[in-house]
Amino acid sequence: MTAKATGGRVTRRRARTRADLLDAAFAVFAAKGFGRVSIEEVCEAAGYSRGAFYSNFDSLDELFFALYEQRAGLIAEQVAAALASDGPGLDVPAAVDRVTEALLLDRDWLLVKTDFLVHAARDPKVARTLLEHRARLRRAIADRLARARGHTALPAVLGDVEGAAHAVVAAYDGVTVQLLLDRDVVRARAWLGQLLTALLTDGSTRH
Amino acid sequence: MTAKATGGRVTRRRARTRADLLDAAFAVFAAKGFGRVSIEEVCEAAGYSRGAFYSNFDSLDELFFALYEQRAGLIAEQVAAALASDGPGLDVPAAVDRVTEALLLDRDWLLVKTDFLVHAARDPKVARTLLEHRARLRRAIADRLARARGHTALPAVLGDVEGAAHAVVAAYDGVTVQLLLDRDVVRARAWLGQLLTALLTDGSTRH
DNA sequence: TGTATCCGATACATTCATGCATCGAACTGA
DNA sequence: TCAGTTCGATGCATGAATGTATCGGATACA
Repeated sequence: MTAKATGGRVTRRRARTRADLLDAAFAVFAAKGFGRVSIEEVCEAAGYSRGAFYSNFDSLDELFFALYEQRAGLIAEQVAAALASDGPGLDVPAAVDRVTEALLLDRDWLLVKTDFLVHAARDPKVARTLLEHRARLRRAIADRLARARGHTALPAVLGDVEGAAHAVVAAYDGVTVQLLLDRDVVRARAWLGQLLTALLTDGSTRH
Repeated sequence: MTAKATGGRVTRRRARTRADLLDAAFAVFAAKGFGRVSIEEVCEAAGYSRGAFYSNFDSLDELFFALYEQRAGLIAEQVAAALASDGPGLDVPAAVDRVTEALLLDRDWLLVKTDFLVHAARDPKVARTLLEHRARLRRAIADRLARARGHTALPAVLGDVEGAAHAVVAAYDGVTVQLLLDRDVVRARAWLGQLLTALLTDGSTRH
């Protein structure tokens, strides 16, 4: 805020510097974790000096916040695209595959996102932002499920469509944790698929 | 290791100091996050000087590791107790309630545990420890489910009993994330209950 | 009680990160 | 091309955290 508020103007050069810093920060945060990264490390990775940093951000926290919003926006778009792609009839396996692909693609993003979660868990103001993102994601899923209603049955235990969307997000988070630990993306995708299928489809076949 | 290896001996005083440091660290880590805590802060909270710290640990990382193992052990015992308490017939709602109580009781623990996850995600050696703990938890759940087989049906989509246990842990992780953000323990418990029920029971009622 | 050992407090040197204030260079628009 | 402005580099002062070496008191044991 402080630095950016020199005027309404945003120079080309400035925008580039800011983007470079954000990209570098993403890489460094992913590699070492937010808590172990200094401002200087980010600058070095980006190829700038600390002067550039302080000209664009007030603190590492502020940069982290901006970084999260940027990347989360990108992911949200991808998920929305994956959800919107086919007709009213919901082909659960296919949709699950596409969404899964978008959500579990990049380990680095999961790392940074989890760092951000830890951060948000201790700062209600930050938490609100993260909660809003999650709510938006849930809404997108819920809308998709609602569109498919009548074509596919949902388990009653979850309540309405909102409940089901909630469950999808929870499953995603759960699988994320496992993936962060065992680094097995293939397994994670397959497993998330199973989980979502179990949650969203009629599980009449039992044993 | 280094400090502790003065001999085989462990003085009463020493044990007390170590325990105090661990307790203080738990509180401080929960409040500020591992990444934002200095050795001195832990010592101050515990009422010791840094000399005491370096006499008992080599680094904050080592202390963190010891802290995690200590607390995780406690939780594991509680869960095991909650699972073992009733007969062969599995009363899903009741069992879920008890386990839920044990797992989602302490927000501070969830905070520290998540910090540890972030830590483990970047260090395979640490990750192995965490994976083993999770495996142990899954095994306990799987055993319980196996004991109940024939009394209660499981959805086929999850595969065998192991798969179901895996799903339970994922649901737990997913709900944990939500709880960390909205701080609503009551909701989280109810929600985890719903999720587990949806995963473990016959969901023949649909809409 | 005496003694040897252990433990934790204190002081110090050192390194590291931060934030600022200043300066030169690049870019802007006329 | 030129003056004005913006951006980022550099140097410096400061504060904080670390690790170690040493010292005095506590503890265990005979």
